[in-house]
Amino acid sequence: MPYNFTAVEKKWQQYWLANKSFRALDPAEAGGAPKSYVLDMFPYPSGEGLHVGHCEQQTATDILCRYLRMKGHNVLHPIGWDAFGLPAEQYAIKTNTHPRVTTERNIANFRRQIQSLGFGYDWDREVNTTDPNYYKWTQWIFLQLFNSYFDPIQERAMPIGHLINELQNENYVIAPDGSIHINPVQEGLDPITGDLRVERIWTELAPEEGREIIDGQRLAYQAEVPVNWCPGLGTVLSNEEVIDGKSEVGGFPVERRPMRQWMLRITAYADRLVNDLDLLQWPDSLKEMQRNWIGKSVGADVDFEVVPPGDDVKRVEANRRDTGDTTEPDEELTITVFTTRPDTLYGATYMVLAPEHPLVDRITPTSHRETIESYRTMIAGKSDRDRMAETKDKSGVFTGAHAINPVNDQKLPIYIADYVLMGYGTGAIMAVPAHDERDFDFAKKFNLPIRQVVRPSGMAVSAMQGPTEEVEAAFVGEGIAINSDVINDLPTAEAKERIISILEREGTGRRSVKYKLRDWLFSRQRYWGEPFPIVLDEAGNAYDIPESELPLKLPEIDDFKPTGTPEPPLSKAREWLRYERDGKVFTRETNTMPQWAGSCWYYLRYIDPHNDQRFVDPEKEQYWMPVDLYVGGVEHAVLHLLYARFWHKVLFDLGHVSTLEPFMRLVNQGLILGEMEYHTVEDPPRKVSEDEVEKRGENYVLKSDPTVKVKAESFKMSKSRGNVVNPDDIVRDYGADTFRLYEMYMGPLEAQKPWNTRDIVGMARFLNGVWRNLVGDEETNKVAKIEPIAIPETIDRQMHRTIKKVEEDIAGLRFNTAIAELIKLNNEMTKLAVISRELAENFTLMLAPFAPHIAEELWERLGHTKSLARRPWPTHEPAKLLETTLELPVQVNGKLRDKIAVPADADEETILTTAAAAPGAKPWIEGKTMRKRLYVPKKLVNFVVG
RNA sequence: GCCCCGGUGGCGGAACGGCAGACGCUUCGGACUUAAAAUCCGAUGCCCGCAAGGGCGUGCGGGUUCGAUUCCCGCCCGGGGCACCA
Repeated sequence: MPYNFTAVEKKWQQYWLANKSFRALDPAEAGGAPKSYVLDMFPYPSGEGLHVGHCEQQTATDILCRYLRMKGHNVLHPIGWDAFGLPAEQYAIKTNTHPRVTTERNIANFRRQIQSLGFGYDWDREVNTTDPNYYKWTQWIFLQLFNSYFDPIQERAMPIGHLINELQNENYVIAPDGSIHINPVQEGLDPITGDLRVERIWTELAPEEGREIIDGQRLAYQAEVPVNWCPGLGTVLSNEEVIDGKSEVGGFPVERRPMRQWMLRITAYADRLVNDLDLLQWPDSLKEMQRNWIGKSVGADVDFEVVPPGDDVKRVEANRRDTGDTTEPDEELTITVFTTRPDTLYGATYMVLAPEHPLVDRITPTSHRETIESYRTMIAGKSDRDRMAETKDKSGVFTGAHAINPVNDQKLPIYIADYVLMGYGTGAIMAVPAHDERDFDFAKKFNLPIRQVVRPSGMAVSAMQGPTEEVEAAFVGEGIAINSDVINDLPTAEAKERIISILEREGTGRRSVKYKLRDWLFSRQRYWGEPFPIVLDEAGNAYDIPESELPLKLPEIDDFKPTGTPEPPLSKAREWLRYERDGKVFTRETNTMPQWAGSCWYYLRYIDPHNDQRFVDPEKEQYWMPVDLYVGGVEHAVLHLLYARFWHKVLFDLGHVSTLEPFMRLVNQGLILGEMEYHTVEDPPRKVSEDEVEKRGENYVLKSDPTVKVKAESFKMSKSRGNVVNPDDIVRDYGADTFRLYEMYMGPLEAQKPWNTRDIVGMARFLNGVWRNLVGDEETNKVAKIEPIAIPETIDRQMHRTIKKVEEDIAGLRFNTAIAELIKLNNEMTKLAVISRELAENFTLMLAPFAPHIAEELWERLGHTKSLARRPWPTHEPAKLLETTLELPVQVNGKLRDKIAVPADADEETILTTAAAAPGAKPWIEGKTMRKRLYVPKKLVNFVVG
């Protein structure tokens, strides 16, 4: 080893820390320097320590940041800890250690590891989500949510006080479902047609009613919702944390039960969250995942009147009493369905309600009650998984009731079936078997009529089967409306518009948009999370605590064990629970916030981490935001990235931040898999080493017995598989610089790639070679000759090409090809007896972002006293890139036959003549007819002969 | 089932209309060494040939083009996401 990487790396790590080499400047000190905010998804400091995936992400951003600093940017590159969460709490329960203790210990280990890799973070800006000075502001943001509502007229969040004002002034009225609308009178509408009758005015409400209305509008609200309750863990779990009805951690049974929970009204932002994706430079696949998750569908709500029982089977008195039906027997009932294809309304041949639909009891005549009930019981016993597994085999039962199609007065039978979900749309559908696969399957099974109303454009009318004849399959595409009266002959898009306007005029339907996105369940029954800054009165009504009481610290308790009931651990903190205000006694909220809370806004705290007056100073926020590049794993594609965008938009609406979106450009680094594993495909499979395997044709086989096939696979790194690579080992054996180079050299940042320890040595050889070229080799007493001479022309050209290429590659995050270019230049330098000082310095500067320790050491040995961290990046001179001679390939009929060297300024005819005479090309041309002579400037020559 | 992404030597990968395989690893040969490691130099897609040279090659089949790994159409395989969302 020509150089001692351990000593060199330690020396410069200490230097950087002592000199705060990577401090980001506040706007006032920054002068005219452009700003760059480069962000890593901050790690959860687990007990396992840093893994190679963290290192890949952080090396990539570190290289970019070091480069940007050399380009004169004021760079913000911070790090922190997402430290609340279940693992620390589980560990605390098991070992009876306070989670704070393990968290602190893990953070110290992570910090040590990160510093041992030489990442240039601004350590003065470190944040920790479990620090009360941090979660004070998480709680503060929660209060902003609690004290705001989404104004449907302005389509943005506003302080709840604004709503109260507008209601008091009767500008807004309340619909029976609790939603807020502009007062039709204020709009200049006729109060009769404006339907003021069914809306309520603030002044008519009792105070208690008014409070309920207001609470029902808050962005943070309480609701009784069915949750995944896990008694074994003593907490609710998200859907993602439940597998086959058991908890992912521990495998405890999970039950669904309704519980009072805190919810955040993310659904109010669904439309903006979809639309604003267009502003972002994110991977398309990731945007697509967010779009799918939000699941926006545009269509119409259509009202179908249930046929009065007098015309059908009487709903008898006993039936109505048992089911709690308070309507008069002849009162009209309406089923509202949602459809994205209102143009197929004429093709509806039956209707389906979700089994849980509240109208089911009210429409079902006594004669059918028993079958309906037994079907519902059967459904209730099935898990969600079973329900999903039977996609093709539809089940359902007839309710005995009918409804009237508003467009043609047809009487449609009403079914209940589990393929219709209560949780989406209105929980009811009109079924159009001719144009929906699910309806088609159901209609086939229950022998229901199929009526075609859309003709594929391009298909002749005569080619269509008759409306009620046997149809092979549903046609779900767009086409031309047929058998549809008023919309006949219209293409699908126009037919939709036309039918919606007719429905709206008749009052039997309206344009409607639905989303799959549900409100965010925001509370957990855990100890190790942010306490809510909320107190509850005896009735369970929530009140915020004053800002002056923040942070509301977690109480000290020594028993973190689940209570075995939905009562969270904080309920054991007797003293802490009691809260008194104005002589009234309240109880503190004992749920805590989920782990996502702290990570929803940490990028803002980095900007101003020590501010105790505000969560971020507005001037600094405007300077640094938005984040220019955000790098992290794809596992956060929907949850963290959706939640953070939502919080950011609320903060934007309330005037606390200046940008619509937090993260302009985002890159997902690919997963690093474990080393390739080989096993035979015989029974039973046997693990073999790489050396025993060779490739024969398509397959890998055993060298010793080529009849035995071998399979090569790489797996995700995991403790159980024993293929985890510990960065500490690699740093100890090869050094941080080599490790960084290796991780970047493996392949494109975004690609998934397998780890291969064998390959690391290539990067170690590269750095040793650099050292030998620029310093020498103590073992062989070789001293490098660096002298202030001019750079020889060929290597000068290559140097300028390298400067250009490395610069472009870093900006495009193509670190693997940038490193290849540096290796090439170093290989050339190896051949030189004397190296020009200018070349040595430029090379060192270019190497610095990738291998900063060795670069700093070389820089110092080249006679510099100050760190190169802010030294200007070398510039390439375009004039130096120009070749004096061109080497051109000569093709005949597209096949390479020879190469020629011509002066760069030679004219086309000279080049073509020279090429035709080239010894490799000539025999292929002679005696043939020249059909075409092609010269692609500076690229190649191609002769077409025949 | 639907939607994305990918398939290039023994391996990781490069080129993304213009010399396929940059660069690294591996393997082989050579130098240094008593020897080994380390290091350095050379070779390393496959086939035919002593060689010069020639042929074949970017998952498969077609197409566009003077020219296709690259663009278009149809398949096959692998990875990821969604999954009765009306």
